[in-house]
Amino acid sequence: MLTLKLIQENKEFVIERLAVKNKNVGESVEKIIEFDNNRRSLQNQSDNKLAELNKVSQEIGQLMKSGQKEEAEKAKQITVSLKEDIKILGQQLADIEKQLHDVLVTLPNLPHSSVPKGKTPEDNEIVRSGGPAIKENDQMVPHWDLAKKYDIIDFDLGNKITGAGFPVYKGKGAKFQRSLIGFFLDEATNAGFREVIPPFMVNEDSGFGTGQLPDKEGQMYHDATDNLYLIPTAEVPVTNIFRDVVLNESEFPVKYTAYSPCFRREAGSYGKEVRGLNRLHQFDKVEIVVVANPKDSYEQLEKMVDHVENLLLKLELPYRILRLCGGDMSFTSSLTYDFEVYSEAQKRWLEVSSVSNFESFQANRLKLRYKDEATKKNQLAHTLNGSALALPRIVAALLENNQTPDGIKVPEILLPYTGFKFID
RNA sequence: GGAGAGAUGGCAGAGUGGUCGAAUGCGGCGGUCUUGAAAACCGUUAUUCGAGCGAUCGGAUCGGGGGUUCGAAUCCCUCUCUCUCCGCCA
Repeated sequence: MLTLKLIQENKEFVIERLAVKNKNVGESVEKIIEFDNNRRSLQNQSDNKLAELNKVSQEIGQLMKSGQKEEAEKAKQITVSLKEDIKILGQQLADIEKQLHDVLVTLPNLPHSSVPKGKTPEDNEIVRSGGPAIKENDQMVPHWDLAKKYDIIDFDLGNKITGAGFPVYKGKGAKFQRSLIGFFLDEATNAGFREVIPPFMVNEDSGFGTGQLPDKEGQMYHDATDNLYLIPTAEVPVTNIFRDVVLNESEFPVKYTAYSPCFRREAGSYGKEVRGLNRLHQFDKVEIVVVANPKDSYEQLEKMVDHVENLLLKLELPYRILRLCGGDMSFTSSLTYDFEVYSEAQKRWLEVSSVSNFESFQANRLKLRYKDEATKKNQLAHTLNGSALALPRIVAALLENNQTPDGIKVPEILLPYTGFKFID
């Protein structure tokens, strides 16, 4: 959520920046300013009436004490109309505040100045690529066939137990999954991220805090009985650790990592894009979350990018890093880097990580602040997060790219975790 | 799931319906003393909205929401959460 101060003071800037996200918010911004001005005026009136009532009430107290009953009764008369006015003003105020809030939450975060203009993924900017050279070979088998051949991931069985998008990992497939999670968590903790195991369900306040609610209600699984949501990413519970928190400046940067299963309804998806592991309703992911001083949040972002890149290098996967264009960015993000790995059998790039700086957009919703040493004032902190990494597409790429006549070759770095060199 | 108790400032813990944003203690910060430190003593110590260039002034906030009253931390209703006991259980 953008701050009112920013909108009031930099109206044109807000409109111009959001044009990069292909949003025309001129009308919304005008409404917000009008509502906010209204709000101020109403609060002013209401405050004055309240001050008057408080004064009269105190006087009545004094009169009662000194036994001047007649005078007290007379003073009570004054409060009648005062209270009526306060009631009406209070209702109007609540009304305008709701209207203001309703428009305010529809505004996406402002994109950073480095965000390229554009509408589709085609317009994303390739920052750099790396890893081993891509092997051109038409004989390569896609991962869904390899999964069946070695009996390591069973989509049909998951279909029977739950439904599409809930695979069962079996034998070396299950161990491989667990190995990757362990590897990612170890890498993160070695890089200074504190590991947490968060709840996998969150309440409404948490959903709002990170921006999933009210916007993307339909993308989360919802338990209506207890009004809880299955997390779509560990970002939600982990970032919400800091809801309503005031940090000391010396605590920055706060770095957390968490493994969690992620649940996404992905309503409306179909076709070959979602085949096999490409898109699931339940998948595993290790997330990294950083709460940073606004002064250096972009340095922190680059460090996170380096961390993720390093993981891909260690796994020996061909990758590329994209800076997302305005049209492809999420509602809450200021700047996002996507990481893609090349899947040699499917012959396409698969997104495996997304690393973003949200600046104060989430912090404003979360009321996540820090005490500024210089001014002694509470200021909004910056939040960042990234996948490090999401498992299924990494697994897909590893299976496809490492297939040999002897089985799937396990990357060197994972051997201490798997205990086997081949999936066969 | 059943029965009971509770929710007050960073923490602990008072609070008779009337200057209570709230005693006191601890902690934190600043100072005196000291070569330095400790101890002792003195002072200070919430958030947020609005008005003003500013000193400052006003409003709101004692788990959330609603009510009674001229006036609510204090009384009433309701929701949430925590604790104790019983039941069930990985």
